[in-house]
Amino acid sequence: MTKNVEFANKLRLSGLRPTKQRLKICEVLFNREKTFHFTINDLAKNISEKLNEKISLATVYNTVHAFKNHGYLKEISINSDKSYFDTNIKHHHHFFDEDTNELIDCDEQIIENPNIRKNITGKKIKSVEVLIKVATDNQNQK
Amino acid sequence: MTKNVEFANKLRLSGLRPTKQRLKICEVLFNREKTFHFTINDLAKNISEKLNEKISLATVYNTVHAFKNHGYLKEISINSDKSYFDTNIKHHHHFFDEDTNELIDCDEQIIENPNIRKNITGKKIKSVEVLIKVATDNQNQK
DNA sequence: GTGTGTGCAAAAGGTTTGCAAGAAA
DNA sequence: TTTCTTGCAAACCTTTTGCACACAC
Repeated sequence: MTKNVEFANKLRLSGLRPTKQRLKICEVLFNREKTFHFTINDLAKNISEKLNEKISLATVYNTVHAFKNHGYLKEISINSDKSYFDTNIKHHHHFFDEDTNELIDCDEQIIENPNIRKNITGKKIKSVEVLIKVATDNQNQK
Repeated sequence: MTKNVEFANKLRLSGLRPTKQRLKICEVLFNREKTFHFTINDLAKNISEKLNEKISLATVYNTVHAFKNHGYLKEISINSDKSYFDTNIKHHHHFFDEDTNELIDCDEQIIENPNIRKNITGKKIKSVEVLIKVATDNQNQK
């Protein structure tokens, strides 16, 4: 649990009070080797299963949005009824497996950044996202 | 209204009965020169304003999904609480203006297709979508 | 102590569903 | 006549909000 001190410091530096709930959410989100893709619901379930504790949904929403606004999480665009978040905040792209609804990170080594020949006048590019949807071959398209 | 015969035939060919409601929706969607980006709500409003008629929301949902499944519409991925649809079914990419929430089509002349160096084993690529978010420069990031 | 964060329940969207009545084949 | 479609209301799910209480500073 030495990690918790790091989390607490990081939160404090962003002006976020390191509350019990936020530290637990940090544990679940950032104490892993691999990137974690999740919906708020996934996360809430994960918390109650792994930590055997319940954090109010409203608090989970608050925290995730606070983390996103401070750059600790990225929100991902998929056709969907819900929002997906990503603990990988580096610039990267995604495969989305339509069979399993699984999201797979990949870097610019695998998917090159597209060339943009012209931008909208007076606007600045905030992000470039590439989403590649895949499925097994002999399956109907959605 | 000679267009309506065309619409009816097209629908029949897809196994969709050309009902009054579906033809009205065709009129609103496909009787325009420019691409139309919309949410279900936009569309319903558009119908009641332009045609001075009301089609049940459930029917609009049904129809839009039927049209999408038959390839007459594309669904677009934007971080959002609602689904966006596009009457442009050709392969193309998008700018999304965060200031105005406006979606702008652009073809591969402007945004090149990204190079994909490796695909997921055993899967086929169903679509490649590039979404570029822009905003005026001196504005806080979302 | 002051100000921020939490938790609950209620409300607010957007979307889907069940079912009876209506229209197309 | 049979099958598909419509429309309504209710149900559903995700997300947001208001407010009293609790906690971090």
